[in-house]
Amino acid sequence: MTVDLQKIKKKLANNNYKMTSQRKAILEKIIENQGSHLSAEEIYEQVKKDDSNIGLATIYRTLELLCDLGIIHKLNFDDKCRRYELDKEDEHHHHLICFECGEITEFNDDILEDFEEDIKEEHSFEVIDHRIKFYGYCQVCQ
Amino acid sequence: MTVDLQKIKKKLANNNYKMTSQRKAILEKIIENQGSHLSAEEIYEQVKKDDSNIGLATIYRTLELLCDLGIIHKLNFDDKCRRYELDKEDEHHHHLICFECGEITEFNDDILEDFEEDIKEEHSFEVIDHRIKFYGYCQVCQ
DNA sequence: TTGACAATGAGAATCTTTTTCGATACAATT
DNA sequence: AATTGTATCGAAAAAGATTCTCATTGTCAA
Ligand SMILES: [Mn+2]
Ligand SMILES: [Mn+2]
Ligand SMILES: [Zn+2]
Ligand SMILES: [Zn+2]
Repeated sequence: MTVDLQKIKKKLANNNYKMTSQRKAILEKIIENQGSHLSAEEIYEQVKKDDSNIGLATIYRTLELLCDLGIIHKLNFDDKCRRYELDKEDEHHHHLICFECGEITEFNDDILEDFEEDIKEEHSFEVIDHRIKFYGYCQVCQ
Repeated sequence: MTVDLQKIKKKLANNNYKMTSQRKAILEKIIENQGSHLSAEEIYEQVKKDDSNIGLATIYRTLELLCDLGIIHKLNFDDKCRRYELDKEDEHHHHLICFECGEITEFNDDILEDFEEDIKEEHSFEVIDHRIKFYGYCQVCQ
């Protein structure tokens, strides 16, 4: 896998944060479940299996921290809750969301890489990043 | 403007819903504020000016209904709340979101129109619609 | 070892959205 | 005109996710 804990530990240290056992446990679960877009509650359930003592507040705090450091991203799938996924530095991926079953499929592509330039010129807006969601029907549901 | 209440009234009627005074008031405010992406609470404040009796639950119920009928769309700007905007049948628009000041700029384009075909072929996913958010810095903030 | 400070767990608080329920509006039928 | 059935409404309660508070614990350098 492209992500490793050691590198993340350094990033934490660079910003004066420690790799505590709770943070490590949370990260491990996120890495283990790459592609699943877990919610805070779901991560909580996962981590509790190993450390039944961990508090939900710690999950939220850690996720917030990891977002700030750009280690993970906060996502929104028109769900009731926010979901999280690892930042995969090199590759840019987007989501296909099925109207029927809700299944979320990932796909890699930098379709809009060039387009970001145009926006700069036409709207004087400096694009740093973008998110695309495609809605429709998955193979099973169409 | 491209939207008119008469047409919406018909759409409601076709689905066995009535154009009540509350629904009309809500729609009027949404139309008046096109481009503003109002939240339920904000719409509530607006409508209350004319009808101080209206309940917040009615706002939510109506917004839900209008979403179901495709008259409006539910949006999410990583805010604490959901926001709404009119569906402008013909034109497809996207959003530029400033990291610094939070300003949201709209722009029209069907960049991905062609791309949707490719997705069908490569992922067997039938795309019906898509949403793009560009993040970066607006003219003022860069 | 001690002191300073970061990090944690528990639970309270907050805030948005949904649900419930009795009251009302309104159109169709007697 | 009175009656009935149903959609809609407002108020208030409930739900659910996230954030905040605070007392306690862990870490680490001096
Ligand atoms: Mn993903
Ligand atoms: Mn818009
Ligand atoms: Zn599906
Ligand atoms: Zn700005």
